[in-house]
Amino acid sequence: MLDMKYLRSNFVEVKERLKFRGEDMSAFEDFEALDQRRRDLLGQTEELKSKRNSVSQEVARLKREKQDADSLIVEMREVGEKIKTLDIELRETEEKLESLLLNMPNIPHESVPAGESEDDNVEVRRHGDIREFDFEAKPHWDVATDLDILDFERAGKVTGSRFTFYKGAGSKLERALISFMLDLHTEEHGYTEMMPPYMVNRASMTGTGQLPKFEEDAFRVEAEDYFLIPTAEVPVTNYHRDEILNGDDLPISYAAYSANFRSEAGSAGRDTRGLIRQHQFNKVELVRFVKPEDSYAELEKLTGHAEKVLQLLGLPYRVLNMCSADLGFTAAKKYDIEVWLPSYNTYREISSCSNFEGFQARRANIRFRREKTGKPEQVHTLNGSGLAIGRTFAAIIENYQQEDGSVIIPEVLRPYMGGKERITKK
RNA sequence: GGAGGGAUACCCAAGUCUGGCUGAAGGGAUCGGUCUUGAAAACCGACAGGGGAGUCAAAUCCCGCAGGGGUUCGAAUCCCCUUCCCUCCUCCA
Repeated sequence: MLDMKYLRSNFVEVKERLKFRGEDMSAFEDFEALDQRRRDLLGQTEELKSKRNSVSQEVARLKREKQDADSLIVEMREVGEKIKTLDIELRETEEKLESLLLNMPNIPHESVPAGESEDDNVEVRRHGDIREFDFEAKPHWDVATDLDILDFERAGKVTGSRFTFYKGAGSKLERALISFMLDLHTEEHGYTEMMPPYMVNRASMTGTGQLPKFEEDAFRVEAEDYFLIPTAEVPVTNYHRDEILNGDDLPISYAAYSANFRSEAGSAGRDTRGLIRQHQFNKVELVRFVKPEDSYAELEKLTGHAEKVLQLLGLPYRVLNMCSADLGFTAAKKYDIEVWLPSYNTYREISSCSNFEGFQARRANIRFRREKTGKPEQVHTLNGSGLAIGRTFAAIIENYQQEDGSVIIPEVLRPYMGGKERITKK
Protein backbone atom coordinates (compact mmCIF):
# COMPACT_ATOMS: atom_id res chain seq x y z
CA MET A 1 0.00 0.00 0.00
CA LEU A 2 1.19 3.44 -0.84
CA ASP A 3 1.17 6.33 1.58
CA MET A 4 -2.11 8.23 1.37
CA LYS A 5 -0.62 11.60 2.21
CA TYR A 6 2.09 11.10 -0.37
CA LEU A 7 -0.51 10.12 -2.95
CA ARG A 8 -2.60 13.16 -2.12
CA SER A 9 0.15 15.57 -3.00
CA ASN A 10 1.89 13.59 -5.77
CA PHE A 11 -0.96 11.89 -7.58
CA VAL A 12 0.07 12.94 -11.07
CA GLU A 13 3.63 11.77 -10.60
CA VAL A 14 2.55 8.46 -9.06
CA LYS A 15 0.31 7.80 -12.02
CA GLU A 16 3.30 8.27 -14.31
CA ARG A 17 5.46 5.92 -12.27
CA LEU A 18 2.80 3.23 -12.28
CA LYS A 19 2.20 3.54 -16.00
CA PHE A 20 5.92 2.84 -16.29
CA ARG A 21 5.27 -0.60 -14.88
CA GLY A 22 2.44 -1.12 -17.35
CA GLU A 23 -0.39 -0.62 -14.92
CA ASP A 24 -3.84 0.38 -16.09
CA MET A 25 -4.56 3.45 -14.00
CA SER A 26 -8.28 3.77 -14.71
CA ALA A 27 -9.17 1.87 -11.53
CA PHE A 28 -7.41 4.51 -9.43
CA GLU A 29 -8.87 7.66 -10.98
CA ASP A 30 -11.38 7.97 -8.14
CA PHE A 31 -8.69 8.44 -5.55
CA GLU A 32 -8.75 12.21 -5.37
CA ALA A 33 -12.54 12.45 -5.23
CA LEU A 34 -12.82 9.74 -2.56
CA ASP A 35 -10.08 11.29 -0.50
CA GLN A 36 -11.78 14.69 -0.61
CA ARG A 37 -15.17 13.17 0.19
CA ARG A 38 -13.71 11.35 3.15
CA ARG A 39 -12.25 14.50 4.63
CA ASP A 40 -15.49 16.43 4.11
CA LEU A 41 -17.56 13.81 5.89
CA LEU A 42 -15.01 13.47 8.64
CA GLY A 43 -15.10 17.20 9.29
CA GLN A 44 -18.88 17.21 9.53
CA THR A 45 -19.20 14.24 11.83
CA GLU A 46 -16.36 15.37 14.07
CA GLU A 47 -17.96 18.73 14.56
CA LEU A 48 -21.22 17.11 15.64
CA LYS A 49 -19.39 14.73 17.96
CA SER A 50 -17.62 17.63 19.55
CA LYS A 51 -20.98 19.23 20.21
CA ARG A 52 -22.42 16.01 21.59
CA ASN A 53 -19.50 15.65 23.98
CA SER A 54 -19.86 19.12 25.43
CA VAL A 55 -23.65 18.97 25.72
CA SER A 56 -23.45 15.59 27.45
CA GLN A 57 -21.23 17.20 30.05
CA GLU A 58 -23.83 19.90 30.45
CA VAL A 59 -26.61 17.32 30.88
CA ALA A 60 -24.57 15.56 33.54
CA ARG A 61 -24.10 18.83 35.39
CA LEU A 62 -27.80 19.71 35.26
CA LYS A 63 -28.80 16.24 36.50
CA ARG A 64 -26.37 16.50 39.38
CA GLU A 65 -27.90 19.79 40.32
CA LYS A 66 -31.38 18.29 40.00
CA GLN A 67 -32.31 20.62 37.18
CA ASP A 68 -34.31 19.91 34.06
CA ALA A 69 -32.33 18.74 30.98
CA ASP A 70 -35.12 17.39 28.81
CA SER A 71 -34.88 19.99 26.06
CA LEU A 72 -31.16 19.37 25.64
CA ILE A 73 -31.74 15.63 25.53
CA VAL A 74 -34.36 16.00 22.80
CA GLU A 75 -32.04 18.22 20.81
CA MET A 76 -29.20 15.76 21.12
CA ARG A 77 -31.34 12.88 19.99
CA GLU A 78 -31.44 14.53 16.58
CA VAL A 79 -27.70 15.19 16.57
CA GLY A 80 -27.13 11.51 17.36
CA GLU A 81 -29.17 10.50 14.32
CA LYS A 82 -27.19 12.81 12.06
CA ILE A 83 -23.93 11.41 13.35
CA LYS A 84 -25.11 7.89 12.68
CA THR A 85 -26.03 8.73 9.09
CA LEU A 86 -22.77 10.54 8.42
CA ASP A 87 -20.72 7.72 9.96
CA ILE A 88 -22.30 5.15 7.68
CA GLU A 89 -21.51 7.27 4.65
CA LEU A 90 -18.01 7.87 5.93
CA ARG A 91 -17.41 4.17 6.44
CA GLU A 92 -18.55 3.38 2.92
CA THR A 93 -16.23 6.01 1.52
CA GLU A 94 -13.32 4.72 3.57
CA GLU A 95 -13.94 1.16 2.43
CA LYS A 96 -13.85 2.23 -1.20
CA LEU A 97 -10.70 4.21 -0.59
CA GLU A 98 -9.01 1.33 1.20
CA SER A 99 -9.96 -1.17 -1.45
CA LEU A 100 -8.51 1.17 -4.07
CA LEU A 101 -5.27 1.52 -2.14
CA LEU A 102 -4.98 -2.22 -1.47
CA ASN A 103 -5.21 -2.89 -5.19
CA MET A 104 -2.61 -0.31 -6.16
CA PRO A 105 0.84 -1.81 -6.84
CA ASN A 106 4.14 -0.55 -5.51
CA ILE A 107 6.10 2.21 -7.24
CA PRO A 108 9.26 0.96 -8.99
CA HIS A 109 12.60 2.27 -7.73
CA GLU A 110 14.56 4.51 -10.09
CA SER A 111 17.17 1.77 -10.64
CA VAL A 112 14.53 -0.54 -12.13
CA PRO A 113 14.98 -0.89 -15.89
CA ALA A 114 12.03 -0.03 -18.13
CA GLY A 115 10.52 -2.97 -19.92
CA GLU A 116 7.42 -4.50 -21.41
CA SER A 117 7.94 -8.17 -20.63
CA GLU A 118 10.29 -10.60 -18.93
CA ASP A 119 12.53 -10.35 -22.00
CA ASP A 120 13.55 -6.89 -20.83
CA ASN A 121 14.99 -8.05 -17.51
CA VAL A 122 18.63 -7.02 -17.27
CA GLU A 123 21.33 -9.54 -16.50
CA VAL A 124 23.58 -8.12 -13.80
CA ARG A 125 26.19 -10.87 -13.44
CA ARG A 126 26.99 -14.52 -13.98
CA HIS A 127 28.88 -16.93 -11.81
CA GLY A 128 30.31 -20.41 -12.35
CA ASP A 129 31.21 -22.40 -15.43
CA ILE A 130 28.63 -24.44 -17.21
CA ARG A 131 29.62 -28.09 -17.30
CA GLU A 132 30.25 -29.76 -20.65
CA PHE A 133 28.69 -33.21 -20.71
CA ASP A 134 30.32 -35.98 -22.71
CA PHE A 135 27.05 -37.87 -22.61
CA GLU A 136 23.48 -36.73 -22.92
CA ALA A 137 22.35 -35.03 -19.72
CA LYS A 138 18.98 -36.27 -18.50
CA PRO A 139 16.26 -34.24 -16.84
CA HIS A 140 16.25 -34.52 -13.06
CA TRP A 141 12.95 -36.40 -12.89
CA ASP A 142 14.42 -39.22 -15.00
CA VAL A 143 17.66 -39.38 -13.03
CA ALA A 144 15.85 -39.24 -9.68
CA THR A 145 13.16 -41.73 -10.61
CA ASP A 146 15.80 -44.18 -11.86
CA LEU A 147 17.63 -43.80 -8.55
CA ASP A 148 14.33 -44.33 -6.71
CA ILE A 149 14.76 -41.10 -4.74
CA LEU A 150 11.67 -39.30 -6.11
CA ASP A 151 8.28 -40.84 -6.83
CA PHE A 152 5.91 -38.62 -8.79
CA GLU A 153 3.67 -41.43 -9.91
CA ARG A 154 2.63 -42.61 -6.49
CA ALA A 155 2.20 -39.00 -5.35
CA GLY A 156 -0.28 -38.67 -8.19
CA LYS A 157 -2.19 -41.63 -6.82
CA VAL A 158 -2.04 -40.49 -3.21
CA THR A 159 -2.76 -36.82 -3.82
CA GLY A 160 -2.73 -35.56 -7.39
CA SER A 161 -0.54 -33.90 -9.97
CA ARG A 162 2.27 -31.53 -8.93
CA PHE A 163 3.15 -33.45 -5.78
CA THR A 164 5.99 -35.83 -5.08
CA PHE A 165 7.42 -38.28 -2.58
CA TYR A 166 11.07 -37.85 -1.67
CA LYS A 167 12.48 -41.24 -0.78
CA GLY A 168 15.65 -42.69 0.74
CA ALA A 169 18.73 -40.67 -0.23
CA GLY A 170 16.43 -38.17 -1.94
CA SER A 171 14.63 -37.40 1.28
CA LYS A 172 17.96 -37.15 3.04
CA LEU A 173 19.36 -34.81 0.39
CA GLU A 174 16.35 -32.52 0.71
CA ARG A 175 16.84 -32.46 4.47
CA ALA A 176 20.58 -31.85 4.05
CA LEU A 177 19.89 -28.83 1.84
CA ILE A 178 17.52 -27.34 4.40
CA SER A 179 20.02 -27.78 7.22
CA PHE A 180 22.95 -26.57 5.18
CA MET A 181 21.18 -23.38 4.16
CA LEU A 182 19.85 -22.63 7.63
CA ASP A 183 23.27 -23.20 9.17
CA LEU A 184 24.94 -20.96 6.60
CA HIS A 185 22.51 -18.09 7.09
CA THR A 186 22.40 -18.30 10.87
CA GLU A 187 26.11 -18.90 11.45
CA GLU A 188 27.67 -16.81 8.67
CA HIS A 189 25.07 -14.20 7.74
CA GLY A 190 23.56 -13.31 11.12
CA TYR A 191 20.00 -14.52 10.66
CA THR A 192 17.78 -15.86 13.44
CA GLU A 193 16.21 -19.19 12.60
CA MET A 194 12.44 -19.55 12.61
CA MET A 195 9.84 -22.20 11.99
CA PRO A 196 6.53 -20.49 11.24
CA PRO A 197 2.94 -21.71 11.10
CA TYR A 198 2.01 -23.10 7.68
CA MET A 199 -1.44 -21.53 7.80
CA VAL A 200 -2.17 -17.84 8.26
CA ASN A 201 -5.26 -15.70 8.53
CA ARG A 202 -6.64 -13.22 6.04
CA ALA A 203 -5.05 -10.21 7.72
CA SER A 204 -1.59 -11.71 7.31
CA MET A 205 -2.15 -12.49 3.63
CA THR A 206 -3.30 -8.89 3.17
CA GLY A 207 -0.31 -7.57 5.09
CA THR A 208 2.26 -8.99 2.69
CA GLY A 209 0.16 -8.27 -0.40
CA GLN A 210 -1.14 -11.71 -1.48
CA LEU A 211 -4.66 -10.45 -0.81
CA PRO A 212 -7.01 -9.08 -1.94
CA LYS A 213 -5.77 -9.34 -5.54
CA PHE A 214 -4.34 -12.84 -5.73
CA GLU A 215 -6.64 -15.05 -3.72
CA GLU A 216 -6.90 -17.64 -6.51
CA ASP A 217 -3.16 -18.34 -6.22
CA ALA A 218 -3.49 -19.65 -2.67
CA PHE A 219 -4.98 -22.74 -1.06
CA ARG A 220 -7.64 -21.81 1.43
CA VAL A 221 -8.87 -23.73 4.47
CA GLU A 222 -12.50 -22.85 4.20
CA ALA A 223 -13.79 -23.73 7.66
CA GLU A 224 -11.36 -21.36 9.37
CA ASP A 225 -10.76 -18.91 6.53
CA TYR A 226 -7.05 -19.69 6.83
CA PHE A 227 -4.62 -19.87 3.94
CA LEU A 228 -1.80 -22.33 3.36
CA ILE A 229 1.29 -20.16 3.13
CA PRO A 230 2.67 -19.65 -0.38
CA THR A 231 6.00 -18.65 1.22
CA ALA A 232 7.38 -18.20 4.73
CA GLU A 233 7.56 -14.51 3.86
CA VAL A 234 3.90 -14.28 4.89
CA PRO A 235 4.05 -15.58 8.48
CA VAL A 236 7.54 -14.22 9.17
CA THR A 237 6.86 -10.67 7.91
CA ASN A 238 3.55 -10.64 9.77
CA TYR A 239 5.38 -11.79 12.90
CA HIS A 240 5.91 -8.08 13.58
CA ARG A 241 2.54 -6.89 12.30
CA ASP A 242 1.05 -4.02 14.36
CA GLU A 243 4.30 -3.54 16.24
CA ILE A 244 6.64 -0.63 16.88
CA LEU A 245 10.20 -1.98 16.78
CA ASN A 246 13.14 -0.53 18.62
CA GLY A 247 15.34 1.27 16.08
CA ASP A 248 18.46 -0.04 17.80
CA ASP A 249 17.37 -3.60 17.02
CA LEU A 250 17.33 -3.01 13.27
CA PRO A 251 18.13 -4.65 10.98
CA ILE A 252 16.19 -7.70 12.14
CA SER A 253 16.88 -10.79 10.04
CA TYR A 254 15.09 -14.13 10.03
CA ALA A 255 15.83 -17.32 8.14
CA ALA A 256 12.80 -19.57 8.03
CA TYR A 257 12.38 -23.01 6.60
CA SER A 258 8.85 -23.93 5.61
CA ALA A 259 6.85 -25.92 3.14
CA ASN A 260 5.05 -23.67 0.65
CA PHE A 261 1.74 -24.20 -1.08
CA ARG A 262 0.68 -22.65 -4.35
CA SER A 263 -2.35 -23.36 -6.47
CA GLU A 264 -0.47 -22.46 -9.67
CA ALA A 265 -3.70 -21.16 -11.11
CA GLY A 266 -3.06 -20.19 -14.70
CA SER A 267 0.01 -22.40 -15.02
CA ALA A 268 -1.77 -25.47 -16.39
CA GLY A 269 0.46 -27.27 -18.84
CA ARG A 270 3.62 -25.45 -17.78
CA ASP A 271 6.49 -27.41 -16.21
CA THR A 272 4.26 -30.39 -15.70
CA ARG A 273 7.15 -32.75 -15.04
CA GLY A 274 9.65 -32.72 -12.24
CA LEU A 275 10.21 -30.50 -9.24
CA ILE A 276 10.15 -27.11 -10.92
CA ARG A 277 6.47 -26.29 -10.40
CA GLN A 278 4.85 -28.20 -7.54
CA HIS A 279 1.83 -27.39 -5.41
CA GLN A 280 3.97 -28.04 -2.34
CA PHE A 281 7.66 -27.29 -2.08
CA ASN A 282 10.26 -26.56 0.56
CA LYS A 283 12.07 -23.28 0.85
CA VAL A 284 14.40 -21.43 3.18
CA GLU A 285 13.26 -17.84 3.15
CA LEU A 286 15.21 -14.79 4.30
CA VAL A 287 13.19 -11.90 5.75
CA ARG A 288 14.62 -8.61 6.91
CA PHE A 289 13.27 -5.49 8.62
CA VAL A 290 15.54 -2.49 8.01
CA LYS A 291 15.69 1.28 8.27
CA PRO A 292 14.49 3.05 5.11
CA GLU A 293 17.86 4.64 4.38
CA ASP A 294 19.57 1.22 4.44
CA SER A 295 17.14 -0.85 2.43
CA TYR A 296 18.86 -0.76 -0.96
CA ALA A 297 22.26 -1.59 0.51
CA GLU A 298 20.60 -4.38 2.49
CA LEU A 299 18.96 -5.73 -0.65
CA GLU A 300 22.42 -6.16 -2.20
CA LYS A 301 23.59 -8.01 0.91
CA LEU A 302 20.51 -10.20 0.98
CA THR A 303 20.99 -11.14 -2.66
CA GLY A 304 24.62 -11.95 -1.86
CA HIS A 305 23.51 -14.29 0.94
CA ALA A 306 21.35 -16.25 -1.48
CA GLU A 307 24.13 -16.33 -4.09
CA LYS A 308 26.54 -17.68 -1.49
CA VAL A 309 24.48 -20.86 -1.26
CA LEU A 310 24.85 -21.49 -4.97
CA GLN A 311 28.55 -20.69 -4.88
CA LEU A 312 29.16 -23.19 -2.11
CA LEU A 313 27.11 -25.82 -3.90
CA GLY A 314 29.08 -25.19 -7.08
CA LEU A 315 26.03 -24.42 -9.19
CA PRO A 316 26.32 -21.90 -12.06
CA TYR A 317 23.86 -19.03 -11.91
CA ARG A 318 23.07 -15.54 -13.09
CA VAL A 319 21.40 -12.56 -11.44
CA LEU A 320 18.71 -10.48 -13.17
CA ASN A 321 17.46 -7.02 -12.32
CA MET A 322 13.74 -7.34 -12.95
CA CYS A 323 12.30 -4.78 -15.33
CA SER A 324 9.27 -2.61 -14.61
CA ALA A 325 6.85 -5.07 -16.24
CA ASP A 326 8.12 -8.11 -14.33
CA LEU A 327 8.40 -6.68 -10.83
CA GLY A 328 5.32 -8.21 -9.34
CA PHE A 329 2.70 -6.34 -7.39
CA THR A 330 4.56 -5.64 -4.17
CA ALA A 331 8.23 -5.05 -4.99
CA ALA A 332 9.92 -1.71 -5.59
CA LYS A 333 12.96 -3.58 -6.85
CA LYS A 334 13.65 -7.25 -7.38
CA TYR A 335 16.56 -9.45 -8.33
CA ASP A 336 15.92 -12.94 -9.57
CA ILE A 337 18.67 -15.52 -9.28
CA GLU A 338 18.55 -18.21 -11.93
CA VAL A 339 20.39 -21.51 -11.73
CA TRP A 340 21.68 -23.43 -14.72
CA LEU A 341 19.64 -26.52 -15.55
CA PRO A 342 21.39 -28.66 -18.21
CA SER A 343 18.30 -30.54 -19.38
CA TYR A 344 16.50 -27.26 -20.02
CA ASN A 345 19.66 -25.81 -21.51
CA THR A 346 18.83 -22.56 -19.74
CA TYR A 347 18.80 -20.73 -16.43
CA ARG A 348 15.70 -21.13 -14.26
CA GLU A 349 14.58 -19.01 -11.32
CA ILE A 350 15.72 -20.36 -7.97
CA SER A 351 15.50 -17.22 -5.84
CA SER A 352 13.76 -13.89 -5.85
CA CYS A 353 15.14 -11.09 -3.68
CA SER A 354 12.96 -8.01 -3.21
CA ASN A 355 12.87 -4.66 -1.54
CA PHE A 356 9.28 -3.68 -0.74
CA GLU A 357 10.26 -0.39 0.86
CA GLY A 358 7.29 0.65 3.03
CA PHE A 359 4.69 -1.12 0.90
CA GLN A 360 4.21 -4.16 3.13
CA ALA A 361 5.09 -2.28 6.31
CA ARG A 362 2.20 0.11 5.69
CA ARG A 363 -0.25 -2.73 5.03
CA ALA A 364 0.95 -4.70 8.02
CA ASN A 365 1.51 -1.61 10.19
CA ILE A 366 5.14 -2.38 11.09
CA ARG A 367 7.03 0.63 12.40
CA PHE A 368 10.12 1.53 14.38
CA ARG A 369 11.29 4.32 16.64
CA ARG A 370 14.75 5.84 16.27
CA GLU A 371 14.78 7.22 19.81
CA LYS A 372 12.63 6.87 22.88
CA THR A 373 10.91 10.16 22.25
CA GLY A 374 10.77 9.93 18.46
CA LYS A 375 7.76 9.46 16.24
CA PRO A 376 7.23 5.96 14.82
CA GLU A 377 8.31 5.52 11.20
CA GLN A 378 7.63 2.80 8.66
CA VAL A 379 10.29 0.11 8.40
CA HIS A 380 11.32 -1.23 5.04
CA THR A 381 10.85 -4.96 4.49
CA LEU A 382 12.97 -7.20 2.31
CA ASN A 383 12.91 -10.86 1.55
CA GLY A 384 14.48 -13.44 -0.67
CA SER A 385 14.61 -17.15 -1.17
CA GLY A 386 17.76 -18.57 0.24
CA LEU A 387 16.95 -20.85 -1.62
CA ALA A 388 14.01 -22.78 -3.03
CA ILE A 389 14.96 -26.30 -1.93
CA GLY A 390 13.13 -28.31 -4.58
CA ARG A 391 14.69 -26.39 -7.43
CA THR A 392 18.09 -26.65 -5.77
CA PHE A 393 17.58 -30.40 -5.52
CA ALA A 394 16.75 -30.50 -9.24
CA ALA A 395 19.81 -28.41 -10.08
CA ILE A 396 22.11 -30.70 -8.09
CA ILE A 397 20.70 -33.83 -9.68
CA GLU A 398 21.09 -32.40 -13.16
CA ASN A 399 24.45 -30.68 -12.79
CA TYR A 400 26.10 -33.48 -10.80
CA GLN A 401 24.70 -36.47 -12.70
CA GLN A 402 27.15 -39.09 -13.99
CA GLU A 403 26.98 -41.23 -17.05
CA ASP A 404 26.18 -44.35 -14.98
CA GLY A 405 23.09 -42.61 -13.56
CA SER A 406 24.60 -41.82 -10.18
CA VAL A 407 24.83 -38.32 -8.70
CA ILE A 408 27.87 -36.84 -6.95
CA ILE A 409 26.97 -35.05 -3.73
CA PRO A 410 28.48 -31.54 -3.46
CA GLU A 411 31.17 -31.52 -0.79
CA VAL A 412 29.48 -29.01 1.53
CA LEU A 413 26.47 -31.32 1.84
CA ARG A 414 28.39 -34.48 2.70
CA PRO A 415 28.57 -33.79 6.45
CA TYR A 416 24.76 -33.63 6.36
CA MET A 417 24.58 -36.93 4.45
CA GLY A 418 26.62 -39.09 6.80
CA GLY A 419 29.75 -38.57 4.73
CA LYS A 420 28.15 -40.05 1.62
CA GLU A 421 29.82 -38.89 -1.61
CA ARG A 422 27.50 -40.19 -4.23
CA ILE A 423 23.93 -41.35 -4.70
CA THR A 424 23.89 -44.63 -6.59
CA LYS A 425 21.37 -47.19 -7.65
CA LYS A 426 20.67 -49.79 -5.03
C1' G B 1 -16.41 -30.57 22.08
C1' G B 2 -18.55 -29.24 27.53
C1' A B 3 -18.36 -25.79 32.09
C1' G B 4 -16.36 -21.54 34.19
C1' G B 5 -12.89 -17.12 34.55
C1' G B 6 -10.24 -13.27 32.06
C1' A B 7 -8.34 -9.08 28.36
C1' U B 8 -7.75 -1.56 31.13
C1' A B 9 -1.60 2.46 29.11
C1' C B 10 5.76 -0.20 28.72
C1' C B 11 4.55 -3.82 33.13
C1' C B 12 1.30 -4.73 37.44
C1' A B 13 -3.40 -3.07 38.78
C1' A B 14 -8.29 -0.18 40.71
C1' G B 15 -12.71 1.16 38.36
C1' U B 16 -17.50 -2.64 35.70
C1' C B 17 -22.46 -4.86 40.22
C1' U B 18 -25.17 0.83 40.91
C1' G B 19 -23.69 4.60 33.10
C1' G B 20 -22.44 11.11 34.02
C1' C B 21 -16.34 16.29 37.16
C1' U B 22 -12.71 8.70 35.33
C1' G B 23 -10.86 13.55 29.04
C1' A B 24 -9.10 6.26 33.69
C1' A B 25 -6.72 5.97 40.56
C1' G B 26 -2.42 3.67 42.61
C1' G B 27 2.30 1.05 42.20
C1' G B 28 6.60 -0.46 39.30
C1' A B 29 9.79 0.50 35.21
C1' U B 30 11.76 4.52 32.29
C1' C B 31 13.48 9.60 31.58
C1' G B 32 15.00 14.49 33.85
C1' G B 33 16.55 16.92 38.42
C1' U B 34 18.24 17.60 43.82
C1' C B 35 21.80 15.34 47.04
C1' U B 36 26.85 12.69 46.21
C1' U B 37 33.95 12.41 44.65
C1' G B 38 30.97 8.79 41.74
C1' A B 39 26.99 5.48 42.39
C1' A B 40 22.95 3.55 45.28
C1' A B 41 19.07 5.10 48.42
C1' A B 42 15.87 9.04 49.45
C1' C B 43 13.27 13.18 47.67
C1' C B 44 11.20 16.40 43.55
C1' G B 45 9.38 16.46 38.53
C1' A B 46 7.75 14.17 33.66
C1' C B 47 5.27 9.94 31.84
C1' A B 48 -1.36 7.72 26.83
C1' G B 49 0.09 6.13 23.34
C1' G B 50 -1.12 5.89 18.66
C1' G B 51 -4.15 7.21 14.51
C1' G B 52 -7.00 10.95 12.03
C1' A B 53 -8.81 16.13 10.79
C1' G B 54 -6.74 21.01 10.79
C1' U B 55 -2.46 24.57 10.18
C1' C B 56 3.24 27.57 7.02
C1' A B 57 3.69 26.06 12.02
C1' A B 58 0.43 26.13 16.02
C1' A B 59 -3.98 26.36 18.61
C1' U B 60 -8.00 23.25 18.46
C1' C B 61 -11.05 19.03 17.50
C1' C B 62 -12.28 13.62 16.71
C1' C B 63 -11.15 8.45 17.88
C1' G B 64 -9.14 5.53 21.78
C1' C B 65 -10.25 0.59 28.17
C1' A B 66 -8.88 -6.88 23.17
C1' G B 67 -11.76 -6.20 18.06
C1' G B 68 -16.66 -5.25 15.88
C1' G B 69 -21.86 -3.99 16.38
C1' G B 70 -26.04 -2.18 19.53
C1' U B 71 -28.84 0.54 23.60
C1' U B 72 -28.53 5.73 25.51
C1' C B 73 -28.60 12.77 25.53
C1' G B 74 -24.10 10.22 27.47
C1' A B 75 -20.65 3.64 27.72
C1' A B 76 -14.26 1.10 30.36
C1' U B 77 -19.15 0.36 32.85
C1' C B 78 -25.44 -2.35 30.07
C1' C B 79 -26.64 -5.98 25.65
C1' C B 80 -24.97 -9.03 21.25
C1' C B 81 -21.03 -11.15 18.12
C1' U B 82 -15.76 -12.33 17.25
C1' U B 83 -10.67 -13.22 18.65
C1' C B 84 -7.06 -14.48 22.14
C1' C B 85 -5.51 -16.15 27.18
C1' C B 86 -6.34 -19.09 31.87
C1' U B 87 -8.71 -23.30 34.99
C1' C B 88 -11.39 -27.94 35.04
C1' C B 89 -13.71 -32.02 32.14
C1' U B 90 -13.59 -34.72 27.42
C1' C B 91 -10.66 -36.01 23.18
C1' C B 92 -5.84 -36.25 20.90
C1' A B 93 0.07 -36.36 18.06
